[in-house]
Amino acid sequence: MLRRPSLKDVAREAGVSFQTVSRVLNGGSRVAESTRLRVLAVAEDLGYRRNDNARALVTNRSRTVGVIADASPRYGPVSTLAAVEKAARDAGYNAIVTTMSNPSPDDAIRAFHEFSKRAVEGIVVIAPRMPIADVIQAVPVTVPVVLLAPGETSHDGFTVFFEDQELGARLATRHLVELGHREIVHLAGSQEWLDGQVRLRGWQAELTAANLAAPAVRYGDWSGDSAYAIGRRLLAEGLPSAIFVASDLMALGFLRALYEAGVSVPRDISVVGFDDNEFAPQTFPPLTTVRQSFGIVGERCMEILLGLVQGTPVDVTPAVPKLVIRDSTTAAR
Amino acid sequence: MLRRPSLKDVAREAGVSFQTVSRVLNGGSRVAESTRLRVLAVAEDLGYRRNDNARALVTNRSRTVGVIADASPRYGPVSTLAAVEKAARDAGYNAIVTTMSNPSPDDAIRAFHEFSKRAVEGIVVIAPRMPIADVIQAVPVTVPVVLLAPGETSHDGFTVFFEDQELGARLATRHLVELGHREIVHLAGSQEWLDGQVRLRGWQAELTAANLAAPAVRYGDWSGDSAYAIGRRLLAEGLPSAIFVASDLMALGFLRALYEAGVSVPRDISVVGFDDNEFAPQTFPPLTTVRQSFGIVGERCMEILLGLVQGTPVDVTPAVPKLVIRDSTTAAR
DNA sequence: TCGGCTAAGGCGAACGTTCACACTCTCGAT
DNA sequence: ATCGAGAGTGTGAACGTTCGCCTTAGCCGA
Repeated sequence: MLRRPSLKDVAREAGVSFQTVSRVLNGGSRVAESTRLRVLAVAEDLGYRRNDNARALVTNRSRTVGVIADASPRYGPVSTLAAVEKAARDAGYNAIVTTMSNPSPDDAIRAFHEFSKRAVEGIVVIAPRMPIADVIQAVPVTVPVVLLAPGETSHDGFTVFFEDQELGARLATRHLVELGHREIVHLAGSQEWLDGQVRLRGWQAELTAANLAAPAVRYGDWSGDSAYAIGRRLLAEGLPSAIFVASDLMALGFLRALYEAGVSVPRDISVVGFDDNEFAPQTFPPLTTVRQSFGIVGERCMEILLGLVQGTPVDVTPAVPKLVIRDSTTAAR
Repeated sequence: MLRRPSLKDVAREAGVSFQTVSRVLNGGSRVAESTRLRVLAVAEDLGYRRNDNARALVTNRSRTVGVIADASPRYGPVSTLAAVEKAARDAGYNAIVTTMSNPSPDDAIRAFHEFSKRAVEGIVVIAPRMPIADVIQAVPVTVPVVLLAPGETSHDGFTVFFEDQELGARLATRHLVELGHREIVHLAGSQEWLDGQVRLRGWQAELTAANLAAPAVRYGDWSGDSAYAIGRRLLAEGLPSAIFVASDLMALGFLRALYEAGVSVPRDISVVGFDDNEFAPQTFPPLTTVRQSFGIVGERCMEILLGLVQGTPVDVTPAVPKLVIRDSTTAAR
């Protein structure tokens, strides 16, 4: 295996010392223009590329961030991941990504250790599930950590940032209230996920604000099948006039139960989802839902992290989701 | 900022040379048990963690792979990414991930350069879109590259591996043929994506094998809306008895057009999708579709890459997708 | 003539590892 | 007693950078 050219190789070829090459390639301070050009030409010619590992060793700055993502293929987390990576790249950082298939403390600790060995300068945790905050607290970590976890609060060890899903849930519920619905059921997501808890809370809060009683919560587990089953049960028990479902996928499963029974949406019942998945406009009828701005979340997340790295003040006010009104909701009869 | 403890710190604390510490932490060959334990205790105590960058520098092995992923949030690529990362991790590698929002040559070259600076030992490119192979060929690259791109062929510079989506398309089509359908339309995905081309090809091939004429292809762009529009057109022109849609999302859009028109599936028309997205079981009726085994693809992809790194022979026969029969297909009248 | 300034570039050390050796014991065998 | 083997441990160099400091040459002014 051929060794890649190093500074010294370039230096030899250009007839200068390797420090001069370093100078040319970095700041370029105090180098004769002719030398500069020659060095650059040689570097280009040899296909020289800096060894970032060596650089990290001596500068003690790896220009690397670690990202821990939930391996669940749910739409939201995945989009966030892509956005975070892009933001990191734009800031001149590389992202080392690792996934947690189930959010076990061990997995998280393993990830932190690995990142530590790579000398990352900061860590982003995309952790929509339960008790990640406690875990992080348990690992002594020496770099800034940004936790993307709805409803958590910042601690000494880490900064929390999130999209205001509680607000999202309130927007969804408010929309139904404003359409005149009085009985608004919530089909909740798994309460092991923070998203699930927060969306439930938002629904409750908005009902309270509207002086409406909260019907019994139906608990699903994010799966379409769980929502389908609940749909069947509700059909048997009698449908409410409106329902706020904690995710689009669950909404779809719920709709399936309705189709089967010949119930018409939104004539017989109004349905609101959450996520604005790619398929939400394609359901029948197209689904009214809540859109999170993952791109913005990713960007701001990196902004916050780099702010922490550089010690500049950061703004962690939550990102704001938006209600997307399509055809699955209508005024109460 | 406090420096992290190094081998030397541990050595000093344990009263041995840093060399001995290194031995303990690596192979552990020929170290007195008492020393071993003492060193381990001290290391644990100090929270020592190896600096992988320094290690990479001297061993010339970074234990790092680079992954280039298409930033499109399509289900398939995303699942593949997660699987690749997990396989890399299991093999003791870290994954540096970067995404390409649009598969421009510049983006790819940038990614290769960045990886080169990080001294990755291998690169995985998850590139379902068009001409990535040419791009890679243009960049002089010194490490093994595995290209996850259906229908490409291996070159000097890189090894191609993929799931046999053409076979998948044939399975889907064959299923319809076996149900007695004679007029099987294909609603194709964007032909700028290799997946789109390959699925189209599989449909054609199977029709030919069955001695059936191929009706005019309808071209969509992966979006549900494009499929919806095509659905409306087909409704106007007269529906075929069966249709093979190039993706589940498009199938959903197509179904929407049918619902609107009051057409019943599968009674009036059989529909097969592709991908087995998470929502496929939740459509109404649940969608017959083709499932790709992303997990296996990811694993084998890493296997191949590491095989190339270590110079052991690799098996690149394509992974095999599976037909998942649900309720959107039935025998021809 | 000399001192001093500046621009250009070289020298050596350091970062935290691993690797190839070399050294020092303690045995048991000769 | 001497030798050799092997277990246990230390030494020095190297990896490719950056950084602080030093050297050299050229120039200007006194």
